[in-house]
Amino acid sequence: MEPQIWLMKSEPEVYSIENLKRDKKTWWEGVRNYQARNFMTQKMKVGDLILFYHSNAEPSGVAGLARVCGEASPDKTQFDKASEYFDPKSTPQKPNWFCVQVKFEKVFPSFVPLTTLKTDPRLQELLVIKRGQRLSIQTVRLSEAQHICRLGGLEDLR
DNA sequence: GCCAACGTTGGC
DNA sequence: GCCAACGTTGGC
Repeated sequence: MEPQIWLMKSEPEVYSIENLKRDKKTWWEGVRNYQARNFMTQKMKVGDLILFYHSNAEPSGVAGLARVCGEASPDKTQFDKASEYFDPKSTPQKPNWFCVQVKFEKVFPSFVPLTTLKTDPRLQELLVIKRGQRLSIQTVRLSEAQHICRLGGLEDLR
């Protein structure tokens, strides 16, 4: 089966693609939305490609590529009282929240700002440009991902 | 900083 | 189960 392609949002002030480049890989901790969690536990597979999106940024937009490198496992921040992601309802026996592991692939030679996504006629179905679309993990069509990569200065997805 | 949109919580 | 109140997201 073809690998699925995802768009994952992160606020660059919290964790940017440059942070991922430095770290090589990371657990995608802190997701506290059931739909996004279900994508990670039920749909995301090792090898899936990720468009790394900078949200709440100046400018917001797609900054580069990453890839799923570890399947969903319990998000350890839910058990950590000192963490802002602590969830008192979670126990190690019955965790509420999971996260996949993500590895760095590429920083786009040219950043693709949200304004470009919004005005491109080929990307009008892209979820991230829709008003009120807050989900932090979204699916992206192969044709859309390929087009975004070209806008970002890459020949293709690889 | 504002605020629209959306998700979650909790009283009933 | 309904829904008002509240909290969060995220563009602008």
